[in-house]
Amino acid sequence: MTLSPTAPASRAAVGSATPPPVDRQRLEHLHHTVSGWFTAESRDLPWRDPDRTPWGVLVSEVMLQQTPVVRVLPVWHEWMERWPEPALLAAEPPGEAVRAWGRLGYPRRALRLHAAATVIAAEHGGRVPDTEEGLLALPGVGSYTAAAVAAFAFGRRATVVDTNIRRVHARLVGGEALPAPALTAAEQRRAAELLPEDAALSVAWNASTMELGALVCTARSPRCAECPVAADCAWRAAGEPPPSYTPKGQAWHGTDRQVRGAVMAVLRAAEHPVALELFTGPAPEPELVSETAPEPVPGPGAGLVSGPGGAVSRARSPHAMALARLHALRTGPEQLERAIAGLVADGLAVDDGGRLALP
DNA sequence: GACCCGTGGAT
DNA sequence: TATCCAAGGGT
Repeated sequence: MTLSPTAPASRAAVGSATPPPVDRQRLEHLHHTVSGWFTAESRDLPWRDPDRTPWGVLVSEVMLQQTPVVRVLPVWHEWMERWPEPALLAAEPPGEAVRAWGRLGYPRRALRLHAAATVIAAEHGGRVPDTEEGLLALPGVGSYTAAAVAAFAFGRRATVVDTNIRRVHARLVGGEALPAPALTAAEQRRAAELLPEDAALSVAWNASTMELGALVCTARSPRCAECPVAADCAWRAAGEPPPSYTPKGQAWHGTDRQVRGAVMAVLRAAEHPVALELFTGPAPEPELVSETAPEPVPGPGAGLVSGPGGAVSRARSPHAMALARLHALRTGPEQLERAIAGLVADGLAVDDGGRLALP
């Protein structure tokens, strides 16, 4: 990426040829156009509300790591109602954060968010740090989250680089279908060069570029007909060349991750420490239950549920259902032990004398 | 840099 | 049904 005010606007070539440089005039056009699109088309998300707090922004950014907005929304509201300030979360056991995390996935994020709240309460007077450097020092906060919170919670000029922004940059000015599998130094440089100098404009650019990637310039089927800068897109000008690599899918069935997830579901549903024999022992007898029940609200035992044909049967407790789901995986004992040991090593579970529990 | 870490909707 | 993918971070 080059920024040369005097560079001629050469015609975009087809194939692997270098896309034309972005001169200052074109850059300002992009800033204005994409930000204008954001004003008209962006989603009305609660962590963008004027009443939001920096803590609310931080929680949203961590929850949104690798997790879609629609799944985050209800959990974020629950967290904000229960823990409107980081000190309130820090006052509870970390396991409560893991339990309230529900099915967002990657429960280590919940653990680190609790740890971050503890640091904020103990070392920052209960206030979220307002600089990238201060944010970066928090557990679970990496380069993306630090920049995002600095920009969106505090209005600072920070180079935000997430998967959406990477994809928009790759297409719009890079002429490529998709960014590289992993973030490169060249991408970070390009993002820094594209960022408006003015702080307020930079925040708008970060937010609008991210939103454009989420709603229009999507990974699978980009909605170019709705794109405000389609006419400026280097990828389209190049004839929409295909990705230069094929993503390798991540296996799931039979992996340790699947087993860890099933074990965590049992612990989240359990009100008391669970004997290890219940994980490794024989599966409980099958019963008529709804396998599509939502994430259980931890509560007392079994209730009645109406089954097929209006029949009423005794439903297993959420805990028993999670246990049944784990046993349905038919995991070998050594893999089960490995998964549990991993959870303990990560601090997601504690072995309380032969019983497993949330920390 | 490679690899690991959850979950569920969309295609 | 199988694969892809989603506001990444840590080791």
